[in-house]
Amino acid sequence: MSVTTRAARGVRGTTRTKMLASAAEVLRERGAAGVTIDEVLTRSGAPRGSVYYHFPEGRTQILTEALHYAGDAITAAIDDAAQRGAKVLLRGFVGYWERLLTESDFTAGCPVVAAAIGSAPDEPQLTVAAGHILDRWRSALTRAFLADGFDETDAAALAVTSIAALEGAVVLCRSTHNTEPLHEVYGQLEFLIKAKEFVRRNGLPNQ
Amino acid sequence: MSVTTRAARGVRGTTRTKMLASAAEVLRERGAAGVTIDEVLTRSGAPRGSVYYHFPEGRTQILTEALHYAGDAITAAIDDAAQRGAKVLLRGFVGYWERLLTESDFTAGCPVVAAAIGSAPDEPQLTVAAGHILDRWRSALTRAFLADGFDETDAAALAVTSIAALEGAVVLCRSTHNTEPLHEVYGQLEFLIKAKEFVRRNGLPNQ
DNA sequence: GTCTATACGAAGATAGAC
DNA sequence: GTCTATCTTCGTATAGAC
Repeated sequence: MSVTTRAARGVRGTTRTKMLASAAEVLRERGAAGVTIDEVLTRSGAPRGSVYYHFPEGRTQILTEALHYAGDAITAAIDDAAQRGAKVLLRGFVGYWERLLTESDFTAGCPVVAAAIGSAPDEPQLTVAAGHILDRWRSALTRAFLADGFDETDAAALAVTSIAALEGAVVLCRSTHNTEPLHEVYGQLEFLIKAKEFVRRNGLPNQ
Repeated sequence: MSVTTRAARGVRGTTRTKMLASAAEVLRERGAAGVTIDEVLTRSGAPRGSVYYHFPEGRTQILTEALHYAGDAITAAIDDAAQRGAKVLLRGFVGYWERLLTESDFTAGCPVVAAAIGSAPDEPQLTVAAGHILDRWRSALTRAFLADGFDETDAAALAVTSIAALEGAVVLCRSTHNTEPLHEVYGQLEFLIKAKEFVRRNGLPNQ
């Protein structure tokens, strides 16, 4: 059973949770503007009548909570892996995306990116919320690089670059139906980190 | 006048072109699912009656052509810059995104990425078309790295990584209303390229 | 907590006049 | 090439029964 449908078709889970899982799924696949109440109801099998019972603020609320439902799960995994060093964290991140991409047959991507670039002008909170989540990822990764011995500047730069590169790679993977970009990018990140470690220990080599 | 509205509000340009410019604008701001005919008409000032005259296949056709309208312009700029080396190309790419981001007050991003991750299941051509465009960028950049002396493997990896990282950085910039991620990522890419050039010339240094 | 019915508007699409 | 009018579908939201 696939990553993208397991939660939504959940044998267990409250109606509310099933709706959020479905909304997160649509968010990953079609972007923020593509999340409609109808689609969420169809996928979750939830009853029409419960929509405004569980989500009084309607579609906007569903969207916001779905973003956190999906994003916070990733945040938790990142926070957890961060304690075992930046490289472990990055490997876990790559593994997560690879599984999501292949199991969804490349129809699903990052829900946080989708929220960051697809929110309507009347729901700017969504972009802000996505920014907060991305920032938590960045900060966890920065701490991991600091723990690995990098200084503030390098740790921050490596964190931003890693997240940008891997998120970008996920987009490339979707557009080519191929996980290779993800692995190529990961390889280059590994090299970059090694190179910076070398410079940190030995200084810049004479050209 | 801003990058995002100049074309759409164009004093010159045919109705057809103005519609495409507006559609591309909406695509950059809200993603594929956010592109509605109404919004395109409002922004372009085009007459309702001409929609199906210029675009017999309706919304889908507008979307597809808008993607090419915006994407092919970037492709042309890339192809042009590619002849002056990979570094010039990357600098130009960064400059382009920085201008777009600031002049749109971070409401606009990459139209090709938007198309790649936001197409509905009934319009898979859009993802495919986005993939083709990204692939042209990748191949132009690969050629530039080859011309700079890298071997096939390194050139390909650097090209994919550069595009992924910079596209990812644009997303981060939008979510934080700040161009710093773009510059940080560019700095790391420069370092990565220098490091690989060093290894190419001197081999791996003893750790 | 969930159901049905319905109001209301937005959006895609078509027809025929000009 | 453009205009108005209209049809249809879809999507959001509300009301009130169960």
